[in-house]
Amino acid sequence: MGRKKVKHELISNEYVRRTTFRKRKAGLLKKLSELTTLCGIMACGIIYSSYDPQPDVWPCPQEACRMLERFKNLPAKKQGKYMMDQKDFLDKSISKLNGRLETENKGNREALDMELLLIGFLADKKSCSSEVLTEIGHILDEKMNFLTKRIEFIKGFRPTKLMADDDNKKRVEHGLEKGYPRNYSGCYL
Amino acid sequence: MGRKKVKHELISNEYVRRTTFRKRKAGLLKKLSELTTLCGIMACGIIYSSYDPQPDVWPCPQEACRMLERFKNLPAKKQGKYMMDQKDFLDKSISKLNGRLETENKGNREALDMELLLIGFLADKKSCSSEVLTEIGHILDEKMNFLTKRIEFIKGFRPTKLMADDDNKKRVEHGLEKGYPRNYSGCYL
DNA sequence: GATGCTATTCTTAGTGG
DNA sequence: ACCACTAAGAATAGCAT
Repeated sequence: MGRKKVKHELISNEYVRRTTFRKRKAGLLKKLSELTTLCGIMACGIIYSSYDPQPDVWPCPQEACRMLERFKNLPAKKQGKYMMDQKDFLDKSISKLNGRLETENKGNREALDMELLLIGFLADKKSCSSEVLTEIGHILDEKMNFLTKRIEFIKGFRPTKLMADDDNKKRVEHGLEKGYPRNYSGCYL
Repeated sequence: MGRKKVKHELISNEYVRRTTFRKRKAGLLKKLSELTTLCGIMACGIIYSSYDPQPDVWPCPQEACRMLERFKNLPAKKQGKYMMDQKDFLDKSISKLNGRLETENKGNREALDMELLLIGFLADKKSCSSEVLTEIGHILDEKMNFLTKRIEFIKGFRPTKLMADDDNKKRVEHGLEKGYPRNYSGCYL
């Protein structure tokens, strides 16, 4: 939309690219604002750039976090439909840059998955049915089961001498490696 | 952009609102795609709606999650500029929690982030009815009391003398205290 | 409900200060 | 490197199907 049509590719000229970024970012955020207001829906956006050390987060970090975590709690298969589009986005350099971050935080993120699932349900207006409450109960039951095992494990853990060799074996036996990181304490709530 | 100018407010007619949502959502995602490609930057967007149980996540869940995590890892101070448009209730809670975020270690920050999420939810009056909240609260209370007591019991049961050197080292090795405060009772709710 | 069609408004590429 | 401007190009509101 301008004097000339632009190709859908990286703008080579650096200055033009920067200028375009500022203009279009503003336009995008405006569109986001309009969409949410006009249609009464929730949405968020995060825009990173090398021009600004801070990303633009709309509407605010808290809301963005809530929305993203809520999405993460959907069953994996229901997320499948989104994984096909935008292959070009999986740019190599970007993946590399994020690789380290990914590794660093994987453990803690997984640790929070169950809790976040609960939060997600709580935050979902449509989820406040008896059906969902039952499901929340199940989640908590799972947490309890895990914790119980964990507690038993800690009990057996106390004799420190015995741990060196059979450590991994025990961990597996008690389910510590099944979907939970090492430092998962079992309960944040 | 259309036959008529539209006000920046909720569209009253339900059908029109739904139609507008579909159209504008498509436009927004296109703009997002263009912005990232043209300017060589990273961005993500999540759009929730009551029309679709699944949100639209662009470009894909993995990238969106990476970006959110990356943002969350920024120092709390650098996130400050986005927190202005919050309500009074949120302001107090969040600033309070952010104060703790700055001083506590990383593992604790994860737990506090959950508090942020929870408070955000609790502040959202639209989320659930009071009846539902009460019911959920009862469930949580019951389960968590049990767990907390159980955990405290185990803690007290542990012979502290033996832990001074070797055991403590082992504990760290096996992640039992990694990232979590010593007096962490397992329940921030 | 979705899809196609334009008239109309909106966005922004290019330009000059 | 940032405005202001403006015309070319895009998005879309209201209808028709």
